Amino acid sequence: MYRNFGFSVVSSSGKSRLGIIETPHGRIKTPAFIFCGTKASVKGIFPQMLRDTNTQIILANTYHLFAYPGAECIKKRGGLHKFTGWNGPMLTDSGGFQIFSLGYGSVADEIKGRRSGIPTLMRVEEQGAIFRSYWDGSVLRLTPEKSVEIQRNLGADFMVAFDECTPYHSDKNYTEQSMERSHRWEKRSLDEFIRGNDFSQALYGIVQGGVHFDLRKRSTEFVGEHPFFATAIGGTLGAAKEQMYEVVEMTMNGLDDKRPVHLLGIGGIVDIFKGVELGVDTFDCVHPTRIARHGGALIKPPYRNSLQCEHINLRRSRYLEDDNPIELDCDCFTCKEFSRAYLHYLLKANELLALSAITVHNIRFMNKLMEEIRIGILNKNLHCVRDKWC
RNA sequence: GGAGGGGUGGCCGAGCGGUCAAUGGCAGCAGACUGUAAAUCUGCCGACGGAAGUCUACGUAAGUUCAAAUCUUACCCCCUCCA
Repeated sequence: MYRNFGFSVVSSSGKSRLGIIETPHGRIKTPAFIFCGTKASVKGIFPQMLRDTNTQIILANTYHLFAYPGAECIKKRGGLHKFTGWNGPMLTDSGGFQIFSLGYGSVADEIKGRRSGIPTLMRVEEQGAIFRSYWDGSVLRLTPEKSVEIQRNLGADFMVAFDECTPYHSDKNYTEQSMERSHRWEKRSLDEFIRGNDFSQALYGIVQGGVHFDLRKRSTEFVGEHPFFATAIGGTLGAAKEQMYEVVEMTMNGLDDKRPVHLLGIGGIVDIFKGVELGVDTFDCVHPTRIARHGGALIKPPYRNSLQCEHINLRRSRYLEDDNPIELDCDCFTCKEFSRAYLHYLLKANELLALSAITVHNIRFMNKLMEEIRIGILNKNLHCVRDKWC
């Protein structure tokens, strides 16, 4: 069923594991970070720059590309790889997250336990979800079958089953019903996937269940009983970090260890170590690339202003007089060429180069982090790597 | 020389008798950002004070009025047009 795909664990240390995921577009060494190229572009960055920073895999989003320009359009252009010029492994998200995160407010607030925003979700029914397009406000409908069809046309290596991303503020009763419906949707996604399988793609199942351990357990059982290639941990993970770690740990305990595990939407440095220590293989998050465009450069402890904050804000005026690179020991193009003073100036001057330059640093930073994590697992000294980065 | 228009907080620019320490925008300062509606969003932004509040402010000076950034007069400066 997944004859052009594979996953093998090369080495492990505790629950942490060093692995290889095989895809038609190359191998992914895990643990790995997946960068978000939501609208078929990692904002501000050429594919060549992604390769030069040792990026292994990126993702694009069904919801955004469905709304515009449409999956058929991209299929006609030869699929996402050809369309974007990124020839490495790629994943498309199912669109489930957007429908519900946008539906309940501004992006992800509700999922993360914060309230705000204007609803765009119109109706969730057994068949699928009806919502307004972020692009033009038109009414769109997404079903499991439609999501898989779109993702097939987009042509990424990995596609994700269509689910409902249940908000943090939902009560347990709703979370349970939503989870059961997500399971039915995932089953339909799988059926549609199998119906059209040409072995060029593989499907991820998603664990839901919110912050409730018993629901998470049932959801891991559901996903494990169905022939998904890999497992993603989705839904709300709680409002506070401690709760997130608990939910992830509990979920990991119930998962099939033969499959790769992806933790959706998590990308903090400490969070990644936590995930890796619990056996997570891949992560994705907008954080590194988004904060870059807001002037935030990811940074290791020696260069930090405070222990809690994993980045520095280059918009602060103090950096106008700072002739150092973002990090003295970083091997990225930005750190080799540009000072903090220049980057600060570029941000203030509204020059686009600032956004690309900091994004390049953050991408290289994340890739370097994952490289060292892999070495740490191999050498059984992950804690040393952690001490360096956290 | 004549006619007209204008001088407002770091800048641009509203206000045209009280509800004005003065709308906006920019700049400045601080914060947020975790399956991207995000080159976005939020807060602060005359001085002193924790706050209530007090003081100093709308070119300068004098005046009218209970009350003036807003009305009057004089002066200073800037812009446009005509000679």
